Amino acid sequence: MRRQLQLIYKILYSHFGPQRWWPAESAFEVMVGAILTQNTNWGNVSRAIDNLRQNKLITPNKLYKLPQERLALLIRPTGYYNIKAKRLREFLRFFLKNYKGSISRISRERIWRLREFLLAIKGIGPETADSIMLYALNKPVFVIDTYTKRILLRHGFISPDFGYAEVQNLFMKNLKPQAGLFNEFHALLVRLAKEYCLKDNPKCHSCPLKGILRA
DNA sequence: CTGCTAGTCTAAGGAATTCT
DNA sequence: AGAATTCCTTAGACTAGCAG
Repeated sequence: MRRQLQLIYKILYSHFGPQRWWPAESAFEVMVGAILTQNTNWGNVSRAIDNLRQNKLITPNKLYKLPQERLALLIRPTGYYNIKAKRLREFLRFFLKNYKGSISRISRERIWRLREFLLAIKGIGPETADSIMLYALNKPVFVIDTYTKRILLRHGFISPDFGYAEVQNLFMKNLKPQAGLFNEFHALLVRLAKEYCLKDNPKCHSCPLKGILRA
């Protein structure tokens, strides 16, 4: 298993090269993006982030001061904007109250403790929590998403009933806990899913992972 | 019959709430 | 406890209808 995961990483990296995630100007912006990107493609999130940037609103305090309805309007391109405005505010409240909106303060929190806290916020589930930890705070936590599950399923590494934690364990028990590696690995899996491991008509014939199945 | 445009449909993508 | 439903926009694919 360990060797196979390493092999997959190696193949993907040499095929696609480094992905340079996550495109943001600050760690805080990544956090905001992680919530906005729920059930939404990045293009839409990008528009919303632009709206916030243009209004110079990407700081915890400014965003939290904004009335929910105005916030909703600004993040409209991401879809589900009313719900996301609420979720964003829930997170902001937590971040301001416990860490004064400071990245360096929240970074000092121990990993699994912080994860528990994040999961307790209404509107933050496992994927969003892990994205925040890995991509904003550089914590070695492997992010699982539908793309990752789809690839692993098709290659026989998991069955459909595997839950989030089980899939995550597969990676975390078998890889060195390095944020840089987890970051790149997940980004590469997303890239593969978007170009080859499509939902409907997967391009298995030309897929870089063709023939890689669990031994 | 070809080429355009306007309209309709579908895919993509997490978490919470509300059934059964 | 597990399954279904809710929340929404955008891009791209497809279709219908019409003008040339």
